[in-house]
Amino acid sequence: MEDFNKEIFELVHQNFPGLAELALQKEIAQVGSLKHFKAGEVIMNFGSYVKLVPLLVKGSIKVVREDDEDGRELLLYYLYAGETCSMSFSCCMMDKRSDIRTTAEDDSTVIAIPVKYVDEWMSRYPSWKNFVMRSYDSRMQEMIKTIDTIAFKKMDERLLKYLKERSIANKSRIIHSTHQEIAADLNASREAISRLLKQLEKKGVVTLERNKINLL
DNA sequence: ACATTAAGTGATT
DNA sequence: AATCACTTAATGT
Repeated sequence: MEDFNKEIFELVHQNFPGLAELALQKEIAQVGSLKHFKAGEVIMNFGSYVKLVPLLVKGSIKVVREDDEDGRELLLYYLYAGETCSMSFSCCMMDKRSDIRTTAEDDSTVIAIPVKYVDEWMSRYPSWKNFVMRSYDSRMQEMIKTIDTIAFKKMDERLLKYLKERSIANKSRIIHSTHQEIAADLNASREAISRLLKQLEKKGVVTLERNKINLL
């Protein structure tokens, strides 16, 4: 009867206190599997069918959307421990192809739940339903925030916000990437990023090296 | 030493 | 702020 994975059971406790029912916790530990990703690894790519819903227990995951036309990318948000990918819910339940790509920003661990349970639990466990709703809601809030950042804020503020977020995601003040990559994430031109970074350096907010930005 | 890739610059729109 | 056309600097082979 108690043939569930103790490790997962513990991880659920630590990272998802909102999932209250003991029976639910046990079920997760029964059907979920742990998956580890190294920093930079692609977890889900555009166009792939989503058949697992990830519950993030360690690390951070970068969620990116690809533009239909010219294949440019735009950073949507980062996920942290205790969160899940809301996109995956809608995607998998409607059996749709993924519009987004997720990559591990840092070394990460997720509990992967097969889709069939995700749906089933919605009706059986109130706290699961609540969890799903809540993650939709908070993601929606995030999106609205980033939309008006894009619409109303200047590029330099966006850049700074981006650097801070990456610093958090990597648990390091040193951001290891090129101006080109940053420009792609914010979908701006490389030159613009270079210029803004130099302004930030003058202001003493960062120091710059090749492939490296030090946030002070 | 040479080639490649990243970053800096100024002009143009 | 984007794009272009360079230049300069750092790094890899």
